[in-house]
Amino acid sequence: MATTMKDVARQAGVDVSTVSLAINNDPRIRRETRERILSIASDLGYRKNHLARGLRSGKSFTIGAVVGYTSSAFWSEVLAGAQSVLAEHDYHLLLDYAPSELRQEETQIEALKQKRVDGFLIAPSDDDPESPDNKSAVEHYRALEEEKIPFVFVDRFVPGLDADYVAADNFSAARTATRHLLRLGHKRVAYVYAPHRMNTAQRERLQGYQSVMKEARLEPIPWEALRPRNERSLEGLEAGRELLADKAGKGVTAILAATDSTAMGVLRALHDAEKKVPEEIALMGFGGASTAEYMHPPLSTVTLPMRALGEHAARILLDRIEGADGPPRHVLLPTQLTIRASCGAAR
Amino acid sequence: MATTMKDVARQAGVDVSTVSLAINNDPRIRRETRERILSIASDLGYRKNHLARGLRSGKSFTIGAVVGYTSSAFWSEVLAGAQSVLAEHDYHLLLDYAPSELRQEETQIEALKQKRVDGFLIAPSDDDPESPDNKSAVEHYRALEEEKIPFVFVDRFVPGLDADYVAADNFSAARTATRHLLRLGHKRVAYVYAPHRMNTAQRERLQGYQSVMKEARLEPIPWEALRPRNERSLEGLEAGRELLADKAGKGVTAILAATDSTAMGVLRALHDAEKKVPEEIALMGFGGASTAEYMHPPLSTVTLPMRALGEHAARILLDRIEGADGPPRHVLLPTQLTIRASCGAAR
DNA sequence: CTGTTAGCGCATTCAC
DNA sequence: GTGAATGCGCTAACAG
Repeated sequence: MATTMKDVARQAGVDVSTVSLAINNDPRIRRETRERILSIASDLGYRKNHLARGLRSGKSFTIGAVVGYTSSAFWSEVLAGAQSVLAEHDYHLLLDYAPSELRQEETQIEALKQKRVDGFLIAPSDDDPESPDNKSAVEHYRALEEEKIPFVFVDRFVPGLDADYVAADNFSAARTATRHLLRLGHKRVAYVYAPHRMNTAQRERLQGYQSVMKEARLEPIPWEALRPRNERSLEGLEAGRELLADKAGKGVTAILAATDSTAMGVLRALHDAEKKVPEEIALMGFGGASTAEYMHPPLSTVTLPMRALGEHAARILLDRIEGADGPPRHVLLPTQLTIRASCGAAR
Repeated sequence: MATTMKDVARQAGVDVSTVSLAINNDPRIRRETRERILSIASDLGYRKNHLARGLRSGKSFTIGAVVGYTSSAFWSEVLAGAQSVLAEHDYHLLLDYAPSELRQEETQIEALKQKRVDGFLIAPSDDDPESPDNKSAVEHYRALEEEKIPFVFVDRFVPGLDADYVAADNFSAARTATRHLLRLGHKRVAYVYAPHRMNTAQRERLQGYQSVMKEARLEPIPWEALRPRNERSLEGLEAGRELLADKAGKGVTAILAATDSTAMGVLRALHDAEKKVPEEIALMGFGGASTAEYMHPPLSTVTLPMRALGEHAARILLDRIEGADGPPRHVLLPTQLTIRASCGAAR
């Protein structure tokens, strides 16, 4: 059996409770006593048992992370950010990649509740307009509130639910990106996005784009990238092809894409159509994928603060767990325009 | 307070122990009794407490995942694979992105031990030849063996330590890729890799390449991609440039890269040098990055079975936790050649 | 400052 | 088949 506080206590000639206090740095314990106990503990190879501590104190020092794993590089970064601040406080992430069906997400959250996580970091499922369970989603999260389990949304949130969230400022980002293209002299700027993958983040990008176009009295050219027929086909590629073939694509000299992978697909469509990028058509992505730089030409993009997203979310969560009350916090993190060759000009 | 077995027991007019047996599907409990208890439990919103169960049974139903987060998309997939099989057995992953210094990895493993994880899924740190702590690494993992905490290496392993591991068959994969290039008629085939990021996986790729070249009585042209001077520079890009400028690059008609991102960098170097791919130089990556397909031309690559890696590792771990003894298992998973335009020909 | 006393929720002996 | 008793390792009152 592993050595316990009891062993340490016996060896040190003190009570277990004293050992407990010593190990938890309680100020009531004298320095020298603590040091003696700690040294004995270390000699004996004592290791605290978080399960016992958790049972007793009602805290597990774990956070359930319920996120999608599509666009997995993105989530890796977010989780790495969260993990790094949590680790400083002895917390860990209990991972739970959730497929985008709400039903699944629910049972997985239940499983994590059984593990007694102290809080949740959640990227709510995309709200597919074809089956809008949004109402049930709201109820679902409200249950968490009633059970007083803190949670914070990351990257996107659930409209109609006033909860903590941390997201990139997608609206401003889209505005900045669009304005950048307009400043370069473009008039017909299209926006390619996937309507079947809508969530609050995506919605705000679209709105940001539209708002700038309208303010400039230009016609917005939103272009829907449909679900590709065969599983592993390239969404952006098909969308780009169709846009170029359609009359809406006539005269378009710049394209902003809702995600980097969409942009990469569009880029291939442009290559295939022998359109020069950026000379004939300027292109810009959204996300900050590391591979964007490797494109030909290197892809300009809106870089999302992925690590910071996770870090902030973790901090809010820790606060809430410590009992911080107060109104929901809505943190919007700034993004950065990463200008490379594909959009045609330095900032 | 949350409802406990005690509450359920009182409500059902039975003892807690009966409830416990019922919930754990013990055959001693009669069907109807169990069903009655279960229904009451569900009515009362009973939720089992894994901390208590863990304290009692000595199992936490969690697995520590200690992996790097560079090449994060790769690890996302691996972890998603592991998670999916673990979830079926009520296990979860406790995440721990470890930077590649061994020292760090050690303290993080210690923290996870305190959380009483039932096993570890580990991607051992790269063995930087400049500071070969390999000996201490071995000891470090042996400690786990002595403590009888099961662990399995994923993707790479520690030479000199005969432990369970699951990896892609990098040696064969590199051989297949190299042979593919030779079959296309190439004689001077270079291999670009990063010596400062060596690990067993990388080493086997290099050896696979070399073995085929030697068998074909061709001169291997290994080319080292050095650590780029500025942090965020492109390793493969610089390496590609240097290779083209060097006399070793003379007459090279095909390049195999050790990773996809290296290949992407090389691709840019080729573009910059106005070399046509694949007409003048054929190119092939390694990894199966999702964005490889978006390259121009689409990048041929060796696709690694990322999800399967995680799935197998999880299964082995579960077996070991269940007490499976027996010699270390070394699982080598097959890879797939994904032929696209950059290498010049369909298979 | 340190020891005493009591559980946290559950699983596992044993009886019956 | 089911109930009673016991303790996993730890923390938190409350004494002293």
